[in-house]
Amino acid sequence: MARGEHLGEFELIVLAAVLRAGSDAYGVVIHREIEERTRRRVAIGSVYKALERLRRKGLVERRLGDPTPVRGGRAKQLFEVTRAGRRAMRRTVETFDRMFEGLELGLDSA
Amino acid sequence: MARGEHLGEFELIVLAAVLRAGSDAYGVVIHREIEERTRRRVAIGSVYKALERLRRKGLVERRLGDPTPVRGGRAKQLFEVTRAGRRAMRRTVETFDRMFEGLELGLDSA
DNA sequence: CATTTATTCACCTTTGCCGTAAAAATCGTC
DNA sequence: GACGATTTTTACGGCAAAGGTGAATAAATG
Repeated sequence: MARGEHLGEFELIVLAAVLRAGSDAYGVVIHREIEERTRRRVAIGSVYKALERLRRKGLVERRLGDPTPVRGGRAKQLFEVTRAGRRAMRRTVETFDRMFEGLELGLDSA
Repeated sequence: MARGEHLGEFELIVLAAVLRAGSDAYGVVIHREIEERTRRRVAIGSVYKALERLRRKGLVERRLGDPTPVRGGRAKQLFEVTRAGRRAMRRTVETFDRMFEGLELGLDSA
């Protein structure tokens, strides 16, 4: 989270992607989820780095999966959003909500 | 915006605060708006730096106000969100919306 | 051992943040 | 009616963390 307590934009996105990916949340899937939903290109290295930051802060947990029986199917690191992670997400979203409360962003121009 | 096109968390907050402050959007008011809405303590220097970044990117515009007839009432820099700024805000919000679409965060019970 | 899938590394730029200095205005007092 | 004290507003310098990329490395299987 930015400085003390707050999630950066990308961290929030990564957390959401982990939730979306559910029981299959490992680097490659998380990365794909982000690229599809945000419609922007993201280096996979950035994803791993954010995950590592989030892990150190206790917002995600990591466990090792088993290798899968396909060529190159090496063992995965599966991620899960912790309770603290959900709380941080909620707080961040609520902050945005308060900032945007009653604001009209446009709807007008494009 | 982070790297190419995207607003960071704080930049988005600052832009929203500028909109909220309307015709009285200068450093001190913007800062107060942010502290009240986000409920966190923010250094005013951070606000000015973010405004300067946003200005260089063409997301806010600055014009000089007149001095006000109060002690220490020096001339203000008034800020306004540009069309490009609104677009950037909208894009960022839409990205969040897509990421969070259908996700249950545990509902807004703080 | 070549290939494929997954993760890590080295390095860089930009954000975010703080504390404090500087600037620009008015006020009090003489 | 000027001068310094005071107040409001803005600018500066520096630092740690976040965000980003491209390429290297690791661990599986065919």
